[in-house]
Amino acid sequence: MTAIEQTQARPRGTRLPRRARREQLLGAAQEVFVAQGYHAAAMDDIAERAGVSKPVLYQHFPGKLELYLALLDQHCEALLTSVRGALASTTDNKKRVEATMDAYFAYVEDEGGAFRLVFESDLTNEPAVRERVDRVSLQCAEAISEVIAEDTGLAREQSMLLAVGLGGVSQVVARYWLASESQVPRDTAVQLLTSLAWRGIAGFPLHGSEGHH
Amino acid sequence: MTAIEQTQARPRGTRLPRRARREQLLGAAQEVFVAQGYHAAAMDDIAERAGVSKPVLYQHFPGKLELYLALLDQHCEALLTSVRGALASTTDNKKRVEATMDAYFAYVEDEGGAFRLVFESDLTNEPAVRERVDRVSLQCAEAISEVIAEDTGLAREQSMLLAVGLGGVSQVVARYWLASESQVPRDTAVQLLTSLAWRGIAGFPLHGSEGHH
DNA sequence: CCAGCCGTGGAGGTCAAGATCGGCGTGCAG
DNA sequence: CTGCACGCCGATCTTGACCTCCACGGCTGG
Repeated sequence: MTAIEQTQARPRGTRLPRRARREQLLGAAQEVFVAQGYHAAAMDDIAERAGVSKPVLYQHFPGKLELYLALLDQHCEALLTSVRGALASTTDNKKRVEATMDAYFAYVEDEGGAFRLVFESDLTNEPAVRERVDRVSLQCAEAISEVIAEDTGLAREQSMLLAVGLGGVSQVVARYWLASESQVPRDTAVQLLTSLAWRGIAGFPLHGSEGHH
Repeated sequence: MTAIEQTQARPRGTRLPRRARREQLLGAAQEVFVAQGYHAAAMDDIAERAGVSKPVLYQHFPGKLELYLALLDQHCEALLTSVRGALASTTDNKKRVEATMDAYFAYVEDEGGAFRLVFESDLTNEPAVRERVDRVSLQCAEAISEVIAEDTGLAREQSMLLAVGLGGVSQVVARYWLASESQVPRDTAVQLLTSLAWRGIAGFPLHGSEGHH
């Protein structure tokens, strides 16, 4: 027996309770999916990363897609609760904007870069994935939209457009900020965007529904 | 559903000049890539869509990736020139915002839904694709950023953050607007977003640190 | 009119990756 | 001690998609 397998991440041969094994597999799958994307990620890679062989993977998940969907659901849920929590954290609308922006930044900065599964998935052709990604975007936008509609009195469709815009700003800029390894600290970036968004959104209520001009 | 195809009606066996054949192949490939995504699209599908057989496809393009990259380059270029054109179309900064927003909406509404190749690619793991998508986003943001920096006197990093945000809003909302089959007409949506963005961005010059020459 | 040539077409090779079957070792009850 | 149960591993199968090889048919020159 030569020492070919000295770089193995986890020792092979440890027996784990099923629940713990499942969690470990989810963790390994997340690392591989985040690093490689869905298509480039091989089940062999995930199994190797977890320190088990492929059959055990298939004993815990029916297939690659279900494994991916489990992770996707988990992180969609996380984003949604985070955004809803930010909106519910105060009644001051400016603080709400700030808290929501910060929620996106925190989400993007979170452990393992799991946001890539939601925002940069390469499986959007799969209807199940598309449905989940669209749904979480819509639910976030609806949560924001409710506050906007309440505050500005705009019609539902128009407040949804603005809400989608605010969510889009947060998501896109947070990803850019993370990717650019910017020297701008997170708080500063959030403050800057909050200024932008709040000035933009606060102009609406006083002008009423005639913002058409 | 047979009203869409312009290229399939061509009977098999017609001989075309090389340049024309290449254009036709690009058109067929775009339709298939847009409809199915990169991975789900098969070279057989593209060849069949064009009414030729696979070898001719490979006589015009070395492989699937190069075919995709040719389309991607084409539409990245289109977006960039469109955005630059919008920014150069006037010196009134509010009109610039409006024109840029409208450029994104027009791009998204454009023939064949080619924007999906740029904004919803499922091949972002491929470095060549990633590089192109990132580059066009950065170049658009830089173009916008220059105007912002000139107008507000903000530092480069901060104006880039705002520029990325404005580009992000345009892109995300335009896609949402298209997908939602909204009853809101395009002009109205553009006007609404322009109000939002312009109020937001116009607040900066008077507010920022003005010791900046 | 006819012979050659070149581009087209269908059938096939290769390979990667998802999904699965016969051994093995460990721990426990009796 | 011994037989059993169970979870794990090495090796394998199959599918599907990218990418080329043998026949056919229309154009050119004598």
